[in-house]
Amino acid sequence: MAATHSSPVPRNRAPRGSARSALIAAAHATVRRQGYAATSVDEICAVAGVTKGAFFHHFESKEALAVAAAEGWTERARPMFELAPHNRLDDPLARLLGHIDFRLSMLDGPTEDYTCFVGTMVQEAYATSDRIRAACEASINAYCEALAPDIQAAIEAYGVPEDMTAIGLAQHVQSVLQGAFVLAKTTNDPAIARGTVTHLKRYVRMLFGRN
Amino acid sequence: MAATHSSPVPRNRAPRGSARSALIAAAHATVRRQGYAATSVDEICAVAGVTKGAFFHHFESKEALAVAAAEGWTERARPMFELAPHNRLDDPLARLLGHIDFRLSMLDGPTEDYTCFVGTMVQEAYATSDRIRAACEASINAYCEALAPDIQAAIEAYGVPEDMTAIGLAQHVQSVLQGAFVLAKTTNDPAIARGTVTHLKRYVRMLFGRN
DNA sequence: GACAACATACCAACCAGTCGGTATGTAGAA
DNA sequence: TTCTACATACCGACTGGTTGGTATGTTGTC
Repeated sequence: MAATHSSPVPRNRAPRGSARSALIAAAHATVRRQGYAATSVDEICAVAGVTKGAFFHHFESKEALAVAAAEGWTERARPMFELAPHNRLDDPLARLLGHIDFRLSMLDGPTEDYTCFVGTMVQEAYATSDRIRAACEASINAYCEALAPDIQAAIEAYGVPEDMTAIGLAQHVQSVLQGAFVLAKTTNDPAIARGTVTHLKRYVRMLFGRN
Repeated sequence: MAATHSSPVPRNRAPRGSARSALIAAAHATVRRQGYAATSVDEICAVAGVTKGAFFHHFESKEALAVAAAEGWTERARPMFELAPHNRLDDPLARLLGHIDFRLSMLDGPTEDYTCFVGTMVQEAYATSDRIRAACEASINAYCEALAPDIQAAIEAYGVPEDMTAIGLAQHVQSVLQGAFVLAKTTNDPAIARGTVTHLKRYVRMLFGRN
């Protein structure tokens, strides 16, 4: 019954060395749908198309995969935002508003395709796993810090209320997005999320005197 | 070893009939800390101080408790907001800004004490349990609809951009709050959350021409 | 042949849910 | 008032399946 040493069917397997990234991608997809705790290691392995042996070869625990997946999430998002066309605009405020429009355009299709992996995971793990919490914090931080320079430049170009910082507004942008995802999940529809991000866009325009 | 019919130690037990509400309160506390999937029925029972028998006497499943707890969350929040002093102000915009200040003042102490039970739960359950998703949607909806009349009155009194609705702004308020909770969990500190809600307050003031 | 990259078989702990039973209350008949 | 019949509230041992994790075997590559 077992395959002989010279099986004629090579059992088309994923190329050697791809298991790690496949597991991270599977974690992204599965956790975004069901959350972290409800996702089992077996399930992640099945989605990734590898076995448990491969899983524990690359990660010492489920928690370690979560940390690696949070780092992977940052790497996955970075080029998507950096290479977007609005980044080539000259005016920093136009780049910021372009970014918000870009985020707005992403709010479409199935819920699990536009929601945030680290935002979902940190809600479950902030109190029980400090390693996961810190990894999610780092990912969110990277996003805010990537947004801050354009905001800072816009502040310098257009002025803004005194008690406001670039990083603070970047955190507000991220906050509205995370909240939009939560609201969208309650209806399983991105309509509410688009409404909320539209309010955010209006706020930014008003802040910089462009309404 | 078993207690005799006239045990001198009455084994101080919670009063008869209190198990159901104790279980709901325990669910609120535990899920806010660890999330829904990571919280076991045994754990909820232990926190509530009842046994599994009592649990399954009152709820046919863990999912049924989740639905009841979502409804209980609405009931728990309602009087807190209704009885707050800012509700007695005459001006609707002052009531709205007072509400935001009230929410701001709540962002203090341990994370699990100010975060939202239904917001946490819906992130995990939106795709796997439609009953839980709908119960969370109803709770969030109740909040937005409670906020909408004051917003509507403020719109009528002060005017506002055309393409804006009372319920839409109420949803934006809720969205910012939910996002603030996520960001706060990231650092396990409410400072970011306060910054974000402060941006929200400034937006509302600007919208109604009060900056 | 040595080492990394997998696969397979397995385990103890834990999980949601079940079930037979007990304790407490309550309504009606005598 | 008190006894019977029944309902509700609660208890905790038990079960079958699932969980994260391990131990060991196999395969491809340098």
